[in-house]
Amino acid sequence: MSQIRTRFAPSPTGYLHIGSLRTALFNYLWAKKNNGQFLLRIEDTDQARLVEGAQENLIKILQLFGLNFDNHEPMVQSTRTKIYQEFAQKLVAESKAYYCFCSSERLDDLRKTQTEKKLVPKYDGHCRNLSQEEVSAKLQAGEKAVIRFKMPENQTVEMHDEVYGDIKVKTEDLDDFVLLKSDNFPTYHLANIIDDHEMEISHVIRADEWLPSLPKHILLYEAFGWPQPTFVHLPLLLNPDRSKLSKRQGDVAVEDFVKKGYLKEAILNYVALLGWNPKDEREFFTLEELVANFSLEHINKTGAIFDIQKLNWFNSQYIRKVFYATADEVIYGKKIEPHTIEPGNLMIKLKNKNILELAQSFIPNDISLDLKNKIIKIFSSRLNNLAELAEVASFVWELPAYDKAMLIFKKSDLEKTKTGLNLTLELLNQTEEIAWQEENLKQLLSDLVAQNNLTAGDVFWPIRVSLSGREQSPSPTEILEVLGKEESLKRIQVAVDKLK
RNA sequence: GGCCCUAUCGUCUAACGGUUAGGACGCCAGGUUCUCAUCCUGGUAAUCAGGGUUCGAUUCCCUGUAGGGUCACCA
Repeated sequence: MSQIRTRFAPSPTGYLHIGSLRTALFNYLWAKKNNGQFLLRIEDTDQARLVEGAQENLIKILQLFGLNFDNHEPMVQSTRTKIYQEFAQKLVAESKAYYCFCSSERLDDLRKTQTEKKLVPKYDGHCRNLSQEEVSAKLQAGEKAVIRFKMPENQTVEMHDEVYGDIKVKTEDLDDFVLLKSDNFPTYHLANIIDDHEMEISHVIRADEWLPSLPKHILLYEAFGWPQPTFVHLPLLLNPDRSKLSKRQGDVAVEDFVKKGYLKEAILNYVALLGWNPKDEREFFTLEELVANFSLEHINKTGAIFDIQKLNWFNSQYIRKVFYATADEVIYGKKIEPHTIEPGNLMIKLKNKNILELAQSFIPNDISLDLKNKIIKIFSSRLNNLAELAEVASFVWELPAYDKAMLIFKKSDLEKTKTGLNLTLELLNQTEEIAWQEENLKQLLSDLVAQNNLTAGDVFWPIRVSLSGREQSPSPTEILEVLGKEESLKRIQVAVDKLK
């Protein structure tokens, strides 16, 4: 059997769409699953829509996600215009295509009148039967021309797709589509077929939106006399209203998710499960595990809504399990084996440092690295994404104003609260810096509660509020450790003064 | 509008014609607890409709309905 070769063929529009990431992923998975090759091709044949730096950006992101392509340099279509021109002319020579001199104004008018008459907009074949002499004369005169495919008449195109099965379309429903534009650049259809053939692509894995142009591609393969690759069309990613996933209804650029602190492992994991399933109930996968488990048979036909809530859940799972262990390792030097995510018993081999650095970047710069790490640790079970750190942990570097009434726990009263806070202040004052650790502080305060006939709510609650200015936060003892002795005592003193 | 595709809880999905239609997210409730989150337990909720085929349809076929994609010298 010949080698499996897939390709990811984006057009460089400036950012990578989350749906494109999934397409790239599936191509990568199928290639790697079969010890084949995953190739990158840049489809930049639209001169009007060139975006500076888009190609570099694209490659950077693919590499970030570990979707490394096997060609040293991506194939770039704009460097191959000559080849496309020659192939287009070959089809003209064989009467399978023809020159068309219609102006875009004429074409626009045509479309307009057709639409008004409720007809299907379609090229009317105006230039289809021009004589050789007429064509040469116009060409000589320097008239602008495109090359159109000469659609065969009364034929049925039979196609096969790995996920959608057999599909038939009549050629009368198809148009004499353009192969070569008047700027001598190829259209998608032409370049795509030629490149896939020359790159020896075995499986064309692409989004569902291409299904309507599949018959054109089949016809082109037949016109050139080339063998067809296997086609695999992927169900679309959808907005919540079931339309094609678009910018208007939220983030779609992979960069945006990365910037917000969605871990690439979580993004990849979530996106892999959109339109594909492992057939069993596992849901945590590393890239390697996806490669091992991937299969075309388990690709669905139905579009899948991109559900940010589920992405949040995946991301928070990764953050919790990974960071808790990571922070422990970094702060306390604990030796931790490759981190295990419990649901699924998955071994996650993450570059801990990179993720830590990413998390640190969401905390103000003037905070020490050590403090940043401690903050990350205590908030790691409370985040949907790392960017939330900036807001949810802000009380650490800036105590918000709060009303003194908040200091009193709902089951407590003013007297008990005052007693609790004063005792706490006294106790903590006597506590050595060296004993200023969460476990120890917790023990000390618990003893204090027991010895003074108070409840936990009388003591722990007011400490929380005085330290954070909030009713919801990590446990008071965790905050104590994070803030350190000096700052903690200062804040508790403020609370005591408020209650006087 | 033409063509094409699709149809299981709100969402992602499982169920090679026979299951009390399973899991996950979300949501709700309870437990743990000084709060929130985590964690544990439980609950909620689905086969688009109508015809066939069959002893038996979520599953196969047809029709309808609904949704989507696509109809450029963009990809």
